[in-house]
Amino acid sequence: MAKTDTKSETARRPRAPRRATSTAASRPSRRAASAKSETPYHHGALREALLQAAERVLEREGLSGLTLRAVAREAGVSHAAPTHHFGDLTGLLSELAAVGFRQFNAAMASSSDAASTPLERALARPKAYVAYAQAHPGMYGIMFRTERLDYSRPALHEAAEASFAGLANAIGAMRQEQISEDALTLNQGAAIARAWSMVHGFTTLLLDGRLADILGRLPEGTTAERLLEAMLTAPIAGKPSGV
Amino acid sequence: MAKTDTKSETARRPRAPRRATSTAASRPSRRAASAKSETPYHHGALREALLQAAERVLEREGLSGLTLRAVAREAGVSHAAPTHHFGDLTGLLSELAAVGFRQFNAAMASSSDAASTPLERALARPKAYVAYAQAHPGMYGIMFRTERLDYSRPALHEAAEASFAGLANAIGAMRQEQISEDALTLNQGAAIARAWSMVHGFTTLLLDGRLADILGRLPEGTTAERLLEAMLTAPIAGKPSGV
DNA sequence: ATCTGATCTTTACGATGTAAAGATAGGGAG
DNA sequence: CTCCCTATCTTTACATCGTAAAGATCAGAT
Repeated sequence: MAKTDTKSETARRPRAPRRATSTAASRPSRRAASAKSETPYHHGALREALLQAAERVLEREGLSGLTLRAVAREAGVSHAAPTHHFGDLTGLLSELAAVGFRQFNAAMASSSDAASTPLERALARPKAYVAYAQAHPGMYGIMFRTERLDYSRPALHEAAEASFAGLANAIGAMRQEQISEDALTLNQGAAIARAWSMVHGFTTLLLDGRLADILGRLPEGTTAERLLEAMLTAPIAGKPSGV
Repeated sequence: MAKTDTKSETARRPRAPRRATSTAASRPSRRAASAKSETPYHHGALREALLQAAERVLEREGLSGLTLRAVAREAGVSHAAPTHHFGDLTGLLSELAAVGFRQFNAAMASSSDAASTPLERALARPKAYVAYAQAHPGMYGIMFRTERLDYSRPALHEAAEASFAGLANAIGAMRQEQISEDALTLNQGAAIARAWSMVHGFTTLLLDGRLADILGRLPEGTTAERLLEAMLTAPIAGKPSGV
């Protein structure tokens, strides 16, 4: 009982109690404590709460449903509260993208743990890449498909930079070379660009449903992961290498 | 109350003389001038004009500036006129994307005309692909980066389908195989997915500025086209083929 | 010539991003 | 302890957007 959720954003003078600022519980347990102690004017950890709310809204309603006001509603605060913490919509999206990049980096880092053979090690990262995007399509869309990001924000810049560095290092390790910080040979750059383009392109095409055509014409039951594997390992029959 | 009256929206161009109705107060603010040659009530070819206006707005103001009302302004008609021809914003974007796909297909078809060697023929299409995207970044964004497209629209479906068929045929020709309409081997699918993913991924990363890092670290004056070439032809030093 | 349907305009409404001003604490300085 | 300052959050306001509905205008069929 105690139906608290008033979707109307006007005339919500009695505030909803929000005190669940622990770790990511992600469970919308709104308990109505009628006492005085709850519903503080100052949330205390609104910034974090807004980011978590944004992630929830994104996964539930998709990219087009991710608005400043929707996030504020989800967090139970006034529609202008996010502005104070993020400046504008670009700010919120950028910080959320940074969260996504950190999740993504963690997934990539722990992907090659269980790999034993060199082939497995080579395929672990691409698979983890696609798996993350499939598990969090909204986040991946924010990270890679939005022109409304501000890379001058330190959080986003650093997280994205770490992502790129991880990729470059993985390529370097596979080529048994040291990837320098400030200079690359054309072949090194080409190897990085090839790996990144291939996996990123595959992922975006897959998420956009553009590979459904191909997948549907492949032998019965061929999954996207299997296609990715074949794409990365299949013998090359064309004339120039790789094309 | 504060009734907002946005009069600045319309009346960019003097329209046909308005006949005074019996009910209205008939304020003589409209200039009743030469009534025949200038801007007839019925445009005549509004649909085409709107698509061209949309392309102009897109290239001038970017994807976020491409709104129904902006297109209507650009075409000099009322803000609700596009709705009649395209239904909604998704409809306009979809038809515009179809225009883009046709432009794109034409560019791809004429790309390999001047190619003599097999290597040139293999590189012509990817280069034309990237070149089109760089010349028309807004169009490319509409075609490949928008979730607001309606592929059930015949124009879009056909144009996009033709694009895919062209790619598949090019791959088949390079492999000296016949690409069937309804069935693909895993290797065939992998070859198509590899080529498409690589070029599409490269293009989106390039347009998003994500390759600027790599390009900046390459030998002085290395262009994106040169990197693409190297990516498609450079020897592969990694363990599994292609990774 | 009148009527009908297609084309375009007006008007209206809810939603959004954002700016600005007001309300409310929490935490020092005196 | 009291007072005030500042960050935090709410209210209010406004321009713009997509979209629906109704009115105005015109081209052609009957």
